[in-house]
Amino acid sequence: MKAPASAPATGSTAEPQEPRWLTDEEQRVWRSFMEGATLLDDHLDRQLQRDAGMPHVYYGLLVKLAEAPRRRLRMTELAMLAKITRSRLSHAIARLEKNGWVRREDCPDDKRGQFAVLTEEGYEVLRRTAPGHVEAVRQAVFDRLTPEQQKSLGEIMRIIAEGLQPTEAGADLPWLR
Amino acid sequence: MKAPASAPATGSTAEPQEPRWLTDEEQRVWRSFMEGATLLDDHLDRQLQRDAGMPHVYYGLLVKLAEAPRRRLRMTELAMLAKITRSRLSHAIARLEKNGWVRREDCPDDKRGQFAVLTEEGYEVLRRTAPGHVEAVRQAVFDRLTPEQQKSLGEIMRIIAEGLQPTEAGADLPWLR
DNA sequence: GGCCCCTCCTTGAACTTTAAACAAATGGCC
DNA sequence: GGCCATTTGTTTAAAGTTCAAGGAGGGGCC
Repeated sequence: MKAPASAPATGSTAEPQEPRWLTDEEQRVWRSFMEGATLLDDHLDRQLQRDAGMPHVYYGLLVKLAEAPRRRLRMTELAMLAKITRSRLSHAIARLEKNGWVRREDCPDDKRGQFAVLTEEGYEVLRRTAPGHVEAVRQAVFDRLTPEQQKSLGEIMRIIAEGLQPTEAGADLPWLR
Repeated sequence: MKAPASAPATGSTAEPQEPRWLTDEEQRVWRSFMEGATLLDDHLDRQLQRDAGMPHVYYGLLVKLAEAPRRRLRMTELAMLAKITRSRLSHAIARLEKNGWVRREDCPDDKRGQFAVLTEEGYEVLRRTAPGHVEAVRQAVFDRLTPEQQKSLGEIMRIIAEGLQPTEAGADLPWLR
């Protein structure tokens, strides 16, 4: 599978455009990204599974709840904050509920609605495991980057994130699937 | 869950160190990273599931095989390149084999060993779907970043990736689990 | 050879995620 | 009110991943 750096000129007929292949340098960037992201995900999943008994995504859900007013959020709202599908969230909350870390509550305003509420034990787990997790993130990311790189990383990833959640109607956003 | 920007001084006794919480700015960087990575992963998984009938990771495996001499790699070698566990790879190759895109071959030198070999149909799938995938990556990432940002992203993610695969013996690397 | 430890890879069960289908409630519109 | 499209959240089954265990071969050492 070669990725030619320069594309041969194509005619202006109905033939398909020559794909805009990645240059060698772009390839290197892309691979570094995928490798870093894969390893980081694996690393943090492992750290949290070991120390908190849940995967990284679930931990992130508890954090969002802890930050929310009255430690509760509507399901769709939580899915949106976590950038996941409602289905995935339903399963996750069911599991966290079984652990006693979250409980569901009906929404008074909208009988379809459900709140996910962080329980006291859930908060306790977070308090107990947050220091270790922050430390893991520091060691893997922040301690290795200069302040300029940290800033740059933030800008870059924010651009990518925004690009993937267009405001237009009909956009394929996970929490609306 | 608050993350104090400045930590109160702690005594030099046996009490646990005050965690090195993330500053507000670090928090923003970290969240942008997680959100961008999550959305990107979801986006590419979806694109490839739709157009190539397999998840992003599986697609990556085919690419690695296509680039390898004689389009084949030892299982552990492939796991290392893809930064995943051998178990995960075993399952993945089993699935790709069922699709006829990969076949296994015994290693003559080492009777424990297996080669994963890209079949002609596998190569064909790749040839057919690569343009669409490259385009998706461009749209989501490269088209949105300046050359400087691209360079920066490459450096940053390479640092993170390297940091997570230390050369020391006993390191917890996915492909050695 | 025989022993032991390590490497290579697979397996099955438990867990997580995705995809598709669904019920119930809402809200706009007539 | 009655209708209908949309929103909200869940459920089921299939697909993918992790975890723990294990079979089989390699390779050093006696």
